[in-house]
Amino acid sequence: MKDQEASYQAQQFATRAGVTVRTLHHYDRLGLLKPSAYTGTGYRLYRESDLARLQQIVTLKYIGFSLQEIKTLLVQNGRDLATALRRQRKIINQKRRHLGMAVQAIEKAELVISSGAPDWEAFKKIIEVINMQNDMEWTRKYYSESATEKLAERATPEVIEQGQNDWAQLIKEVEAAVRDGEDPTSEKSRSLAARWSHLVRQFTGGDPEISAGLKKLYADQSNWPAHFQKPYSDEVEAFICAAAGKK
Amino acid sequence: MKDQEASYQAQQFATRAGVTVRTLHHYDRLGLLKPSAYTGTGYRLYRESDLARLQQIVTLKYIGFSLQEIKTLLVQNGRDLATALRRQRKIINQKRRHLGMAVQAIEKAELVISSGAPDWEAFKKIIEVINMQNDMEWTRKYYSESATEKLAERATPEVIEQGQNDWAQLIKEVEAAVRDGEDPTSEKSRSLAARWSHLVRQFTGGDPEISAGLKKLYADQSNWPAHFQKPYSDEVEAFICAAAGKK
DNA sequence: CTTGCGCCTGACGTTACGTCAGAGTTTAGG
DNA sequence: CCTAAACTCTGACGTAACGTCAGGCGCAAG
Repeated sequence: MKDQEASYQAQQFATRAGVTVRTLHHYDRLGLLKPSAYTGTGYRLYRESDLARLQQIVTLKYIGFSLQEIKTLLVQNGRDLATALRRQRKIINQKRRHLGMAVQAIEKAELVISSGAPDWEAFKKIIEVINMQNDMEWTRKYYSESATEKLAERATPEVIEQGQNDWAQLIKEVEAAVRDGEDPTSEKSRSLAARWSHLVRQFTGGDPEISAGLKKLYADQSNWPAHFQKPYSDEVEAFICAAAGKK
Repeated sequence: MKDQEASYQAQQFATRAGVTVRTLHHYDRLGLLKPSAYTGTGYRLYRESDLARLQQIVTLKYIGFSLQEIKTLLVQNGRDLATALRRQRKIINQKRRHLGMAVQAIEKAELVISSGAPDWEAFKKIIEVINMQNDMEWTRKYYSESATEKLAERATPEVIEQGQNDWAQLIKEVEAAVRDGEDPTSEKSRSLAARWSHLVRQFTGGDPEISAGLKKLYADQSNWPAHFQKPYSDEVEAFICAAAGKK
């Protein structure tokens, strides 16, 4: 007639699972984890089976699921688990990339500050570089969903920086050519144009969806936020168009 | 007599900076960014100087500072910026490691699920592995602050997994020795004990603070949460103590 | 004068609990 | 049997950084 499975009350149970009593209350109210019994006076009583469930919850939380998601996952007993995991992995990787870029930004800032220019002005330059990375965000509205995904997967901090350097270098050369009055039909000009389109292809990765998004993005220049400036002048653009033989 | 600096009202200004009007309201109320003027009817009017400040705010937010932190940073005009940046970098790296472990956990889970065992039970094993990583968290209360930092810096997912494998391997061998009734004073036993202390040193990295924390941790076994089980049996522990010549 | 767009100020919603506040319960000790 | 310590309960408000209404003006064009 006596319970043969031991039962624990709140504090004990919480400690065993590495959470707080308040957390248990919370999960109880959410219907995420109901104790297997209450005493007549309203005390919660938990047992081993509850511990298993709580550990599942903790684990899923660790993976980054919200309590809501966990609830539905547990209800359907892991039927769509694979799908959910894939989705979650992508989200986390996205966040990781973001943090990676943030760290890079901080390191650059630290470099500038330490190297003798500890003033705010020096820091402002970095702001611009960082914002260029940030701009990845708002440009997203021009890309289809799958294009955004593909872009995000390739956009590691290193790749971004490399791309920025390549572009900066090429643009500098083109500007020089423009200043020198270089003929857009010359050999050299065509070489520059070739490199230009090479960089564009490198960005799109040959993906048609990304190309389409990029085209939409550039067609809508009038709506760009002001702080995002086309990294090259109109003259440069005209020169490249001419050299590439486009109207 | 007329303003020569253009001023923008909310929507325009927000778009230029890549934020929403609501965000401007929010910053205004927080005193983080007051518009440089209001019209008689209460409309906010922003100017270029405001844009600069807003961009600073956005940048600092990108780096992960809270609005409160940003406010004080801007007030003291970047005097403690270097310190703040260093702190922030550490915090972010911590988060990155966490996310890295989460991704590893997910990948393992996906592997188990995809490899023919799409049931919940298989998933439970992974829970334990993950929780071992999670336990890094609660053990922290035994370590000094600087020890925690040092540990965190070295605790990449790869290192953790390698360590777990090494320990599992060694413990298996010791268990076999115990079963075979191996003499704790034999050559083989001493070799096992040597490997044991080698792994311990590998964990502490020779750091005295970490050693101290570890000692405290093991001295307090009675207060461990139940789900964290010593990975080896009492017999194994006794055997190793004997082989190492300790009481 | 009305229409439509833009602006304003509250005020509540979100996430996963932390932190009191006020009140009852259980238990060991005197 | 009484009491103090230790534990438990249920609200209810706080947090971070805005999003999202809702209700009410302001302003330029037709």
